[in-house]
Amino acid sequence: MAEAIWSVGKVAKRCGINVSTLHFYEQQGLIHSWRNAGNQRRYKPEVLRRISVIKAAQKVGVSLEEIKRAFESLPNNRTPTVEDWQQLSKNWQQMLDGRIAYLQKLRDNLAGCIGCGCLSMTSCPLYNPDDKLAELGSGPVLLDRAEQQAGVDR
Amino acid sequence: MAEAIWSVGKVAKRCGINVSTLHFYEQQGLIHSWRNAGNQRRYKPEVLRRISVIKAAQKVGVSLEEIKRAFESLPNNRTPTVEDWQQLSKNWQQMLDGRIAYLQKLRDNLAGCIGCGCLSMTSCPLYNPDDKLAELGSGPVLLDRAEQQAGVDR
DNA sequence: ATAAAACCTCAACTTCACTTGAGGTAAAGC
DNA sequence: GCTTTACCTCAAGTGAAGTTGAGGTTTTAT
Repeated sequence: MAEAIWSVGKVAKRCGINVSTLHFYEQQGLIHSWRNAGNQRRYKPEVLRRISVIKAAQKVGVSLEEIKRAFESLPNNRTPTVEDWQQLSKNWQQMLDGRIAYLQKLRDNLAGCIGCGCLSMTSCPLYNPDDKLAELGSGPVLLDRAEQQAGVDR
Repeated sequence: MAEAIWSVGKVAKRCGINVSTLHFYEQQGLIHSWRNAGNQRRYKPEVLRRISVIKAAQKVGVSLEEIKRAFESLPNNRTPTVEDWQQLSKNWQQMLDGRIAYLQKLRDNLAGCIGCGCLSMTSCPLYNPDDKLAELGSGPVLLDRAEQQAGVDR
């Protein structure tokens, strides 16, 4: 059966990250721990889910700052419930949909623009930042902003 | 008609970046210029395409180092031809396809995993980095590597 | 009981991708 | 012709996301 209490080393090994990274994440307020009698960190299994989410988010270009804000919707006085994580998941999906749409447009643009060889300064959308590429928004989208843009009901 | 020779300021304004960024990119070997009689930088219109590609690549999490390597397939003794850009574009599309697939799996995973509320340490793919999520590769994919993985013919 | 492994703090260092500033030259506009 | 704007170099600074190291304590294994 899965243990109910974890040490830094165990968490680090399980997640494939350094102990120092766990210290760093804690210092940044992304994860939480309590201390045992000998001042060593102890974690609830919940921390593994948080770290999984952090790593997944980073892969799609979300900053720790934004992840932290997303986590602020989670309760810090009690262990997050299924509903808590579902709400976070829902917000994330909107963001991911946006990112996917961006990449698809970018891919098509490359095919149709670089690939076409037009190299026309006046009509090529790659040359003109206010055209197709620009209207997709500027890169890694804030969770909050993605939410706002989609007009999410709370 | 479009000008054939550009100054730093014009390029910067056109691309929506700082002059200092152009200096930096040049220092990093991402773009090239020649100097006029008064030692000021002059650019071919080609530089706009390079910068567009740099910005697009960064949005999807590609580092300058990787972009530089991708650019190394472009000729530096002559202005890149349509074919040169097409080759680069082809490599990119493979990379983008990979990124898109990653995001789609991540989205579905969030729906089916965080959303489901299973919170099971032993069966949840989010908790187990060697499962579904991990097999997607580790984040921003090298252009070269994306190529290799896809078994691109040269 | 003791040695090895794991943990602690705190400060400093690293890499990436730029930005800022000082001190000076060149080009453009009136 | 002069002044404003644009440009030059070089060095140092910034912020994000950690990593490394020193010096010391706690836990675990034998």
